[in-house]
Amino acid sequence: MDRQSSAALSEPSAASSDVADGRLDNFTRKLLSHSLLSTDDQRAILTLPFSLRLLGPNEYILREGEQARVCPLLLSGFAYRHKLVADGGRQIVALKIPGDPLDFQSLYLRRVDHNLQALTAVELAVVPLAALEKMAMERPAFARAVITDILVEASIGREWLVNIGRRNATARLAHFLCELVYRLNQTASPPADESDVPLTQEQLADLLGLTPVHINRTLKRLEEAGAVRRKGRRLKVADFAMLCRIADFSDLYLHRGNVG
Amino acid sequence: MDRQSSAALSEPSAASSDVADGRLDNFTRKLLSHSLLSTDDQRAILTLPFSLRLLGPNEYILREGEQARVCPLLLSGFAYRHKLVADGGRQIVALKIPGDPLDFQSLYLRRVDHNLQALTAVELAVVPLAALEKMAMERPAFARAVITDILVEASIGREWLVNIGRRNATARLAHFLCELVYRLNQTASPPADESDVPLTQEQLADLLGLTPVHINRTLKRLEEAGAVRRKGRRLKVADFAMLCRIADFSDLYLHRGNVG
DNA sequence: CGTGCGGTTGATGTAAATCAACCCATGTGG
DNA sequence: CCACATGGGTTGATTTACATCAACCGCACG
Repeated sequence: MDRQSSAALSEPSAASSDVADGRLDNFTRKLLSHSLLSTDDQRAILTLPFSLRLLGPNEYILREGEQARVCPLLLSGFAYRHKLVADGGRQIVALKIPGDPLDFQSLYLRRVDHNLQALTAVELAVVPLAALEKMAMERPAFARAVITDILVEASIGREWLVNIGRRNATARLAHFLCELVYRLNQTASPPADESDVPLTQEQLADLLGLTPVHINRTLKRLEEAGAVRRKGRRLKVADFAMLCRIADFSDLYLHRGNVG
Repeated sequence: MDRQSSAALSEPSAASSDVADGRLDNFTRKLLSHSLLSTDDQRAILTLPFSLRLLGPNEYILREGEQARVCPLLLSGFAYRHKLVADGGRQIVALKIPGDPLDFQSLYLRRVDHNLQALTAVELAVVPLAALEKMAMERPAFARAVITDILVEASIGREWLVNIGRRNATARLAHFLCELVYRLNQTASPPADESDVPLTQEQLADLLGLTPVHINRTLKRLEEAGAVRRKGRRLKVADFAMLCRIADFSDLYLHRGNVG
């Protein structure tokens, strides 16, 4: 229930180019996880103009109904999209991790159809839409990468539908954790154990269509099975392979190495 | 449980141009529902080369894991995307209506991440990817429309997540019916009553994350309330306004008149 | 004219929600 | 430095929405 006050994003005051210091590495790597970019293209991306924004946990980045005129990239921290429903419930419909672009959509749609909120403290690179449009115009591979990124997010959304619609609480939670570990390890290789999960139990509930209480009990059972570990409020993935088995996880939908 | 045999789509044998007879009107109108296209662009779209395919109910159009080399457009009939889960359950993740493009995704992603199946008998216009790519290259407004279409489908997917994750059976069913009525009436005006719903109760169940039995009982209650009408196996929307109220429906996510 | 799919209905089971305490770590102000 | 407030988290008792199981029905169609 802690919907915090907003810090609406405006056009970057003076297009301060923190360009040179490689803050966009993250973003480039994300695009490379599913798209092919020449080293020239990659260098060009690193020169995109942006202004840096720091937001605290729970601050809003976009609100439903707004018209966005900039595109934030998530340099560090986590964020999520969510929608509210009449009776006060909310559903998280996407989780964004460091390197993810947060709003390519506003290049094409006038109105934002969901809320975008910081999960942890975040650093954003706020890029003017015009700069992105220009780069997409001049560099077809970049344009392709943008669309591919949109499509991969849509694919993840479809898998979430399956997850919420058809899997029980245990498999559902396990599946989400598998996806998170995969995504946090941008490399194509099966990822290491001990990934940290930065969500509270309430947030997990809002993401998985369950209640916090039930998340708690389900986590407990996963811990007893040895699949996760918890110390205090910190949640870690302990046995990735076991989680994959519980969730019947397949990573096809993430479209890793789409380019071969 | 009636997963029927496939009629996998291949490259159109001889690019038979049924061009002139306006079969792509549907498709153009769909794009116009969210995008701006000059009359010149519209004319050009109507000249896209395609070959006509007729499929019966339940025939597969695409299968998970395949590599598609053509893009089918749905001229008439209904189709749906779905994914299967380990225990035999399935989740429908998108419903496609006449005029909808069925696989822009394969322009950018190598592997199909879901199954695409005919719901009713369908007519498909199968367009070679190369022709679409060429047109997107030459006509930026068309390229924009393609991406916008992708984004609107993704937006609908997010709303489905909210629907399945957070609404009870009654509101969930009502919400889906509202969406269907809206989409079937491509005009921006609030649509008329008495729309026909072409899904069986089992399909509704697979789409809404419920069981057929529960769909049956929920439909019964909606009928008693006067929101829908049923004669035999035919289901109709009787009171659209009431359904909207039950579902707390807002059409923002459909991005109608995005250009208006 | 039978056969089967889709629909309908009732009885029963159960996963998850709800309600309600209480706990603990952390942070904050007196 | 303690008093207290606060936001997670944990746990048990109870309720409930939906699933499951099992018949049976009736139209459509081959």
